[in-house]
Amino acid sequence: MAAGAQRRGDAPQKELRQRARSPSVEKTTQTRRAIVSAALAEFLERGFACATMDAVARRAGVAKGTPYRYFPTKEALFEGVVRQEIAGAVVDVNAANRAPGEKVGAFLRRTMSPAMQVVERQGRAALARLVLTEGVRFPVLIEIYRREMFDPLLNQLRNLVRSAREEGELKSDALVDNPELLIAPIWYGIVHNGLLDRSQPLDIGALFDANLDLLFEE
Amino acid sequence: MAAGAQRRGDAPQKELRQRARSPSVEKTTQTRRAIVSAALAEFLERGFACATMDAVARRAGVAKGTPYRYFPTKEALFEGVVRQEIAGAVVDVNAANRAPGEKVGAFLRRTMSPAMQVVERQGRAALARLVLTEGVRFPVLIEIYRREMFDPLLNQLRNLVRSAREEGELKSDALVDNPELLIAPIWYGIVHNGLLDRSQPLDIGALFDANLDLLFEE
Amino acid sequence: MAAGAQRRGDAPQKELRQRARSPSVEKTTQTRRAIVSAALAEFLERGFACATMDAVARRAGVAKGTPYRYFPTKEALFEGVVRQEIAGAVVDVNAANRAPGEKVGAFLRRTMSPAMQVVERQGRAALARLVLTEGVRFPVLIEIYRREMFDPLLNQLRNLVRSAREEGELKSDALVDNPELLIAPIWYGIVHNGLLDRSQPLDIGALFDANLDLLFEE
Amino acid sequence: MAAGAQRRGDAPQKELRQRARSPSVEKTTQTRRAIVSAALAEFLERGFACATMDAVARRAGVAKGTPYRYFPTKEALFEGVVRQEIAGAVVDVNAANRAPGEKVGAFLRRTMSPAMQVVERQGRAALARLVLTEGVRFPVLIEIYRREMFDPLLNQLRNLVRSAREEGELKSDALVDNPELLIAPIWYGIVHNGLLDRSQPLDIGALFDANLDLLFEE
DNA sequence: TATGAATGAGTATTCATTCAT
DNA sequence: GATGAATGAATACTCATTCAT
Repeated sequence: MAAGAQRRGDAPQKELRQRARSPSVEKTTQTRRAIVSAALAEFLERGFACATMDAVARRAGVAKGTPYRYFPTKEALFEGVVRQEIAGAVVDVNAANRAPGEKVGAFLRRTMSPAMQVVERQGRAALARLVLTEGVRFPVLIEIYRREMFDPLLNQLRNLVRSAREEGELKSDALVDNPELLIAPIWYGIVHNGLLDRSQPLDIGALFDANLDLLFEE
Repeated sequence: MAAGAQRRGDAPQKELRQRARSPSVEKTTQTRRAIVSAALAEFLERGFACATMDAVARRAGVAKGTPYRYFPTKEALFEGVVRQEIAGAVVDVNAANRAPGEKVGAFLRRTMSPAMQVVERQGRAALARLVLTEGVRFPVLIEIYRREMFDPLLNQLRNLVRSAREEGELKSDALVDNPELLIAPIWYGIVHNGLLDRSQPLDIGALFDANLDLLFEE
Repeated sequence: MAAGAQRRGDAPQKELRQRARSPSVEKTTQTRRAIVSAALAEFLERGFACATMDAVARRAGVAKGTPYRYFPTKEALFEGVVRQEIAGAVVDVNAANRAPGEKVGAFLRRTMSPAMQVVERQGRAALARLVLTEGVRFPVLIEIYRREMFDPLLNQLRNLVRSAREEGELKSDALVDNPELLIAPIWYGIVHNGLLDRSQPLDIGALFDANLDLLFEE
Repeated sequence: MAAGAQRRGDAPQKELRQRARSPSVEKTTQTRRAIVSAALAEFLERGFACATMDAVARRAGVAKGTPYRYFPTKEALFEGVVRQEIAGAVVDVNAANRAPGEKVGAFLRRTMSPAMQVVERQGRAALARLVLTEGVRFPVLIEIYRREMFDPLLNQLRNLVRSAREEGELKSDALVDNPELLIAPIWYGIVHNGLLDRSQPLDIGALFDANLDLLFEE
């Protein structure tokens, strides 16, 4: 009873979820965050193979063994980190959000263009490059990336393109048959910026818009 | 053509020099070829970091130390191999080859489309993916790739697009300002086929053609 | 008997001392028991080197740090556990217990054989194997084992054998000179059952009896 | 032809078996021997778990990686070493070697006693202790030990004991039913010498003989 | 007293590279 | 030139132990 009273007085919310006497929960969360963030940075800078657990730990400001408390292996750490990043980077252009009477081209310009303009700044492009760079050795990443990000987006675009064709916005079936042409410039930009020419990055948003202009006639 | 002449000029000289010293120049050349070819395969299959010199040697049918007689380090081997492959994979759409009166769209369909249709079969796509995958860790590869392949092609396309615009084949300046839109689908195809969906490869040639149709109106 | 009296004397004192400070002496004793028992099980299953403190704690249902409140190091835990087990596994064939006129062979059959028949079931054989397996690395165990168990028993047997020889029960001095021959079958059984053939365990009691029959003629 | 002549002049026997130009075969054999011998010593001194590959290499006078050229893992090294030792330590008391008219007891005294007298000196006892100590964690060792050494010997003894009983050398069936009683003193000696009392080793040969005297009456 | 997050020394293993033959 | 045995730096991972709560 005394213990119960104590608990109630101390920190009711936390105590209900967590075991009593457990060392600080916040610290744990902080540590985890530090590790994940350090790991992402290392993986982005050096790639999976060249990133060392030692460097991750050092960068996170923890001891060599600490990351292993959160992820059993280097691969698990990699997968965990990427999985988490992917989950937080989904792009949504659901047709349901189209305003009444809004043309598909206009809708894409309103919803997708802004997202593409910040894709590099938000680290999404870097994430895509990581998946792209390590995907051959880690098919799981591809799987997750496709399931969470890529396939949903492409399907939404496919539907939008079909509507556009039906509504007379498109002159031919080319885009209906190859909806990938809508996102090809984005991938080109991602590849260009991270690999082909890091010194003169392309504005992916602008490239996407220019492509829109060409595909969706006025 | 210039390159071809140079090559033809070089080889005989070397053979004359070598023959004097040893009777096995051909064997040496063969060994080198075997090593380079084995190395390329290993790098493509496993990536630079995971490919082992041991495996390269075994695949080439030579001893562990032999590759070191041709390339001083693993990095040098990698660079040498990729450099050589890139050199042999140049795409040429020189405007000078345009037939009199031939439209730019038609010219591209005649010259570039066929090359794109076999880009996957000839290993060029795989090569591009390798450069793309290892480029961050090996900026030299990027340099070579750009100098030998990428920049020349993009410049040729830039010129062609400008001509097309001048000749009234294009309605806007969008493509003149963003000639990358012409090759974006190719890169998308390369990425798609090797990474996003290996089970359902895209026909890069068809994708390129569809894009041409959309950009160059009839 | 002396030992028993001592034990009875010790416990109450401690309890009186502890009760004054904290209300949970029993809980503490329980915890200690759980740890010791879990540790013994782990050490028996995996050996000292492969047993982990983590597994001991988990098996005992306590936190990772708790065993350290009772034993300062893993070695101390090991030693403590084995010491305690050995103390509780003493075999007694004191010559003073011989019935008047009882032959030595008959006395051993009456007192020692029953103990040998359950040596495997009671975990004594397993304990002996543990001492045997870890003894090289932990000479202390050997020391304790010899002092508490082995030397006393062998001395008692030595005396009994001498009496038997004097009383005409033995035809030669062979057993007087090598009293170890009496216990050799027991050790063989212990080794056989735990190591050489775990699937077909020998009945150590029967083996001991058969040996008795051969050494003590009727 | 020149090469062939050279070979014939150099070391014909070896060259026939080995590939030309291969680095010294003798050195390889030497290295292997050094590693195996160092490994055996380390395993005997510290046990499998506490022996480090580093120490093995250092003791063998080779680099850390060299043992791995001969044994892929520490376990394989251990198994290989023990396997080899076991193979070279077989005891043979084949009944076929009995002289005509020779009694079983005499035969065993003639053939087995001498072997038992040197069992400690030749390292066989140490080997048995190693198998015994690590057998629980490495059942393969037990398997090999039984197949190569133990079972054959016990079977030969079983047959001899049966003959002895038939030929009137034994008064009861006790030994026929428990042939293990013949080797129990040996195992006791092995355990005693290596574990219970390293300072006062027993003469295993003498112990075996004394036991023989008691079991095989004159 | 008990907890369990954090620590970091210690170890097996890999593999690019060297060099005697 | 070619060989392949040997090298040793580098690295993922384990686990006894500590200590703030």
